[in-house]
Order: sequence, then C-alpha cells, then structure tokens
Amino acid sequence: MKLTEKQTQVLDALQSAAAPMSAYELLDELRDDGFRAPPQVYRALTKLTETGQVHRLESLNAFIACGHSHCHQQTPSVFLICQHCKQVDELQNDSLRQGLAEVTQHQSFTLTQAVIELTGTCEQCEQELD
Amino acid sequence: MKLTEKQTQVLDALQSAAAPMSAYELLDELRDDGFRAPPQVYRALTKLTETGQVHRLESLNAFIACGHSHCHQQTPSVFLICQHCKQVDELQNDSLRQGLAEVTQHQSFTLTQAVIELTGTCEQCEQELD
DNA sequence: ATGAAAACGTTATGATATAACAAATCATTT
DNA sequence: AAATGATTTGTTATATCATAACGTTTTCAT
Repeated sequence: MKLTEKQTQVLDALQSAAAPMSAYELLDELRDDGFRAPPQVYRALTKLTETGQVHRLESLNAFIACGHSHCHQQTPSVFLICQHCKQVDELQNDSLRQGLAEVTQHQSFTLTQAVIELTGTCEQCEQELD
Repeated sequence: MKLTEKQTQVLDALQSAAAPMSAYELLDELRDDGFRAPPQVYRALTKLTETGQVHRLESLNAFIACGHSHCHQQTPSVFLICQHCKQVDELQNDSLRQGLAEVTQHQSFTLTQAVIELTGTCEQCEQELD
C-alpha cells in the first residue's frame, strides 16, 4: 500500500524516534516540513495505524512505529513499556495469545482489538538502579 | 479504608452505572450533589483507583467500579469491552496471567502495571446481530 | 488544644482529539 | 486533453480529557 507524503513523513519520524511520540510532539517536529495543524498529524496516524505500520499506546496517548516491518498479522502485540528509559519493546508471545484465546472463547466474545500494555522497568534500567 | 463523602459519591455513581463513565459524565451527574469542577472528580477517582475500587479503562478514557468487591489482589484484570452494548466484563484468567509471567520473566521485566483491554462484541450482542 | 496531613473549592490552563468545509490533487474514463 | 469522482490537504474552530496552583477547611492523632 502506497503512502502519501505526509504519511511517509510521520512514519519516518516515528521510526527515527527513540521513544513513543505524542501527536503534538510529531506536529512540533514536522513543522518545518509543512505540518501546520493537528488534523494533518492525526489523519496520517489514522491511516498508519489502520495498516498496522504504527501502533497507538493507549496508556501513554502516544505512537510508535511497528517493530515488525509491517505488522498486519492477526496476533496482537504485547508492549513492554519502561518507565525509566521510555523504551518500548513490542513482541508476540504464544502463551499469552493462548490465554487470550481461552478468555474470549470462554466468554464467547468476538475480538476486534486487543490492548496489552505492560508498564514497568526494563532489565537494563533495573540494573542501573543499584 | 474509609472513604470521604466525595469519594463515596463517585463510587456509588460508578456502581450504579450501566457502562463506564468519563470523568466529565461523572461531574455532570454529580452536580446536584455539590460537585463543581473537574479536580473534585479526578481527586476522588485517583484515590479510588489507587485502592483498586475503581478501574480506569485506557482505551475508553473512562472508569468503572471494580467487579470484585474490592480488587486489591495482585493479579491483573482483563476487561472485555463490548462495542455495542458498552458493557464491560472484568475477569481474571490463569492462563493469561501465566502468559504475562512468561513474557516478563523472559525479558527480565519488572512489572508495575498491566493494561489488558479486549474490545469486540459480547455474546448477547453477537446473537442480536442476526 | 494544637499541629500536621489530608481533603476541598476554585480558577485557570494544559494536553489530546475531532468536526466541518473549502481547496487542491490524483486516477480514471471519456 | 477534458470531465468526473474520490482522496488528500489546509485551516479554523471547538470538543474532550486532565492537572497545576493556591488558599481554605476538615480530620485526626498526639
């Protein structure tokens, strides 16, 4: 799927970012590239999240580029969010996916979207806390 | 732990609610009871979420009363959020908890807070879609 | 009683997100 | 190339969610 210029700019910004960015941080960063108002950013983000190239982190109101090149696979990602260094690790885990399936099947729940966000301290930051 | 009057009013409102409520919906509903401004609601919500009597749903920016009388147990809850009837089912699942443990252990991640919110269609609404 | 901590009332403002509509661009058909 | 319709864009305004700050009042253990 081909991206428009604005969408490409937003995706590039997120891919270069060391941490999740809010829509307004993106807007600030992209002002010199012609972004003027929030809808321009939000429109690009909407497209990019629809295609799975960007993920929204609900517990941060922020966005990251997908860690899996393109992530239109069905298995929901788990996000490990370090409170200290702000790094986010996106991964997929079979046992967790299994647990999800068990829950939804048991409740006969038709899943549309799964949000799994784990906040805490990453290994490196834990060590540096000595 | 003893609640103040304002905290009790907010908790009661959430317990009587058929669906999650936003802070501003709570404010509107509690105006006649002396609530005047957002901080009054947010302060009560902060206390109630700290004690586990209320949960915040990150994907809705809304709040619900805990479904487990008081929920200060450590096992993170899973929320099943029906897009149609807005009902939220709070539950705890061993297999899912197990999956979480596996993920965090494997990444040596120290967990502080887990957000697990599943959005979709509940059984009843699925049937009524015929 | 009194002093510290918690809760409260209030105003103002910050942060996040979308509605609405006109103008520009692009793809496709004629 | 011109006409058409769909998508994208620019822009303004506004809706929605959340907290800072500060002075006052209440609570409650000593």
